[in-house]
Amino acid sequence: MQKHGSGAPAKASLDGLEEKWDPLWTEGAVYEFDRSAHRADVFSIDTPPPTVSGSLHVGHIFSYAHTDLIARYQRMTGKNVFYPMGWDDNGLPTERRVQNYFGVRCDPSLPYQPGFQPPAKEGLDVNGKKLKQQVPISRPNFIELCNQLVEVDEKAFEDLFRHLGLSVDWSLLYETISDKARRISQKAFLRNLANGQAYQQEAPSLWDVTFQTAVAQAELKDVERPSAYHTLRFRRPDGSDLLIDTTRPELLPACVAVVANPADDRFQDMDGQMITTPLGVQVPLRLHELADPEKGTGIAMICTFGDTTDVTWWRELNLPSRAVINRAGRFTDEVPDVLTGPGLAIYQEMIGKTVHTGKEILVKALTDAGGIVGEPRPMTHPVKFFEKGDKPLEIVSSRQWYIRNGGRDSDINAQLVKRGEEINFHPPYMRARYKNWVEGLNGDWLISRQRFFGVPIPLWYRLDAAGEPLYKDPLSPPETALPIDPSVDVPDGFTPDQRGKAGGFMADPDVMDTWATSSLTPQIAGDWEEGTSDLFHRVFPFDMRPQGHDIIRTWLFSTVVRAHFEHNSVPWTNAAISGWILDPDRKKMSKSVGNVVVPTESLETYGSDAVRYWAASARPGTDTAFDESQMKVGRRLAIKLLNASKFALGMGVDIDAMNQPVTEALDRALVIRLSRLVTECTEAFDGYDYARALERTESLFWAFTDDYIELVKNRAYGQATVASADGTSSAHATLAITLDTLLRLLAPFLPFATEEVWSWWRDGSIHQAPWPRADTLLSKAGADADPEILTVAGIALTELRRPKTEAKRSLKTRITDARFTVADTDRVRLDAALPDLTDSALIDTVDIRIAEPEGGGRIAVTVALEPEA
RNA sequence: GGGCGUUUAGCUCAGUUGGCUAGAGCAUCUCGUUUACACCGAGAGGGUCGGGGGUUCGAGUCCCUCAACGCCCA
Repeated sequence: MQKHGSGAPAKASLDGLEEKWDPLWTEGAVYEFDRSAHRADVFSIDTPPPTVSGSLHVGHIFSYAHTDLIARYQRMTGKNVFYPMGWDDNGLPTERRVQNYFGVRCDPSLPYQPGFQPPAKEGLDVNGKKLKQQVPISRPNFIELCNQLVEVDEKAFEDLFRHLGLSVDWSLLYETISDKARRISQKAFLRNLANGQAYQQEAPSLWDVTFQTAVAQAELKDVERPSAYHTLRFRRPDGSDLLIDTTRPELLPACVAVVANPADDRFQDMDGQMITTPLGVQVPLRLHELADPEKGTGIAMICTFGDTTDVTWWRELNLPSRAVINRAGRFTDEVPDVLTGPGLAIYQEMIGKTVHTGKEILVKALTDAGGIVGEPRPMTHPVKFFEKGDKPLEIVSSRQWYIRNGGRDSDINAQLVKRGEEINFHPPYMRARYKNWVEGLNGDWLISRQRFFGVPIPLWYRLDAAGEPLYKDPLSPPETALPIDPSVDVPDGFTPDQRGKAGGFMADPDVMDTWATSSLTPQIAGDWEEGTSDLFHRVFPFDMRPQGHDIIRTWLFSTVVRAHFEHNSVPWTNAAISGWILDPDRKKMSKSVGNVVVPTESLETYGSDAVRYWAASARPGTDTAFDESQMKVGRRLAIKLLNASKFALGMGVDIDAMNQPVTEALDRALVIRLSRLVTECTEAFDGYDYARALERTESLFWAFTDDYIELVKNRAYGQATVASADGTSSAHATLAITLDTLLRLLAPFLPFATEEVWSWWRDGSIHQAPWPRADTLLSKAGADADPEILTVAGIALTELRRPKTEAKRSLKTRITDARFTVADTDRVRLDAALPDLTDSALIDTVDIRIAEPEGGGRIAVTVALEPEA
């Protein structure tokens, strides 16, 4: 970086510093990662790639600022910081946004249309009217539009992050939909497949009828929903009633058994008896401990499939499948063959209807036929939803891909729990979230999604003579061919015209879950096995993964799973967990509630340093309210830093002054305080506690400006009552050392203001300057320096200001006589500060009495003020 | 129902292994144009540290218990 030393301006200002410094940092390659660095000298960060299709809000600023604080600290300690940025442009959020923005929807059966123009922009048609219908387009056209929109969104994010002063090396930028990301995620998947860590299975899985895709356990949420118990009249073999309560009577055609608890003496001797459903179907009564004797009538019907408990019963009791709900969430026309007579007639009414309508039809028919007893009894209960969905999930049987994650294998589970213990969580209690989640898993990770804009599963299947796919033995491409799109590319040994033909092949139609790609961010950012790059072994395992606590179960966990299988390692050694941003009323910010705060306004009003200050004041992991008053404080700190620096430098303080001896006791007290501060801040930062480092630094900074500078002014100007060249030189040395140290300590927090001041008197960038050393400062101060002198001087100064303020006089008022009362232990300290105190407080005569001051304070003073003019 | 976290001045929060006469900032009030700063400075008022019990010479800090709020998982 070029030389500066421009001197302080006449009027210091924060405005425009972002626009000034960001280009200079880029030009000077200040944050560039050195690709020849050895692993031991590297600090590598697995940056969360933001979902660019989502809206920008202060939450982004908050957590990304935290990461930057650590990155800047580590850089100053001499580490080569690997700090990439990535864009998560892959997956459902982008698809949804493209649909709304351009007025299209993807229909994979359509052919590609060159030069296609979307019917809308920003959700409005050519006439500026809100779009009513979405035009169906091909998958390649749809992906083109995704890429187009994503580019605009990514620019907005980059501008924001640069403005905020993130010390990212932008040359390391990656995208989760890029060729590299697709290649790496397909390669990792194929390795998982080869190693038996990935498998496919035809099985009941949770299905979102709106999005038309299967979803994973980690993406579920429970929603409290109104429902109602209906009492159905089943019949025992002897013809007597067996009443069963259910919230889903419409699934009665899918009933394959009824179940009671083995310990329930009302039913335990009925095991295996055949029961007749209200639709006239014979089903067995079975016993299973998951049946709750307290619930309803103590006996439940098992349907394929109403909920996950049904799936468990179905599997463990080895029951047949009579699925009635199709992927559209409607009743299938594949009628269960056990239905006959009136039961069949009722079901035929339900075919093609939604769950809701089907229920109405069945309840009415059964009520008329006496199959339902009494009225429905309303209640509410938790129902499983896809976290992004707004309809209850159905359970549909389908062929899906899974990656093992310990949900069905206790050995893997124990290994993954152990991996969690190898990671330092910050704050440490966040580890419990990881452990609880892993130990509570009850199935493997479902990674296939029936969507379009994602990384395709890189496989094909042979078709037999009848044109049926042979799933057992999929065709996979060589790793060198990746990335592939099996719907376009052709497997080795086949020709394109064999696609879909008997004896030919077909593509796996699915894409991978977005977490299946983002679980590989360390591999993607680190160029895992990419060409000739040797980057990976210089950065992996990473030092730090910053992220929110809401995605411990998804992103954090899935990244651990992938690294465990592929590298037999943790992906990183530290997980720094950020809290949420809450609105000023402490409600979680969410788009649907409409309380999202856009960050641009705050950045303009208060400046980037001030916004960073607000973020840095939040303890790691703590949920934090959006608070403009904290930004005001940050702005005040930054401005004060400019002005205090201007003062020190305006006095002739320069680099050379730092080498002069610090001789005065008050000066030595400040320097040893600095030494201790550096120790504290270093420890705090090493423990990822940036908030503590800031608080401590800030506290000494204000003591420096409010007390030390005021005390030392006369001496620094060479105007002390007992003036000496040594005294002035010591003051200059102390001002220079203090300014130098505080600038460095504040540089991670206030990168713009500190860089500005640095440029007034130093060369290069402060962000490449070394972190201050406590031992250097200690030797400068002398080991016997007494830090309490500064404290005592500060108390005395307050005591001398109070009578002036209370008398409503100016601080410039002379004190004709000051009588101190001080304990013996503090006597020497007061003496040491006395010359500066008398000059600063304008005292004529002084008297000191040795005694315990009354009122409990450390120093008491009575003064006589000069008469009013 | 299980796990985790939070509860300290009107507000937002610090208080590391028990030693504090419990702090900071904001807000409030009263002053002050002092050669860095009015995007400022000085000073003041304001708290039975959620409730109860215990350990200890000493508890905001440790233990037990209860309560409220929040998050995660059933």
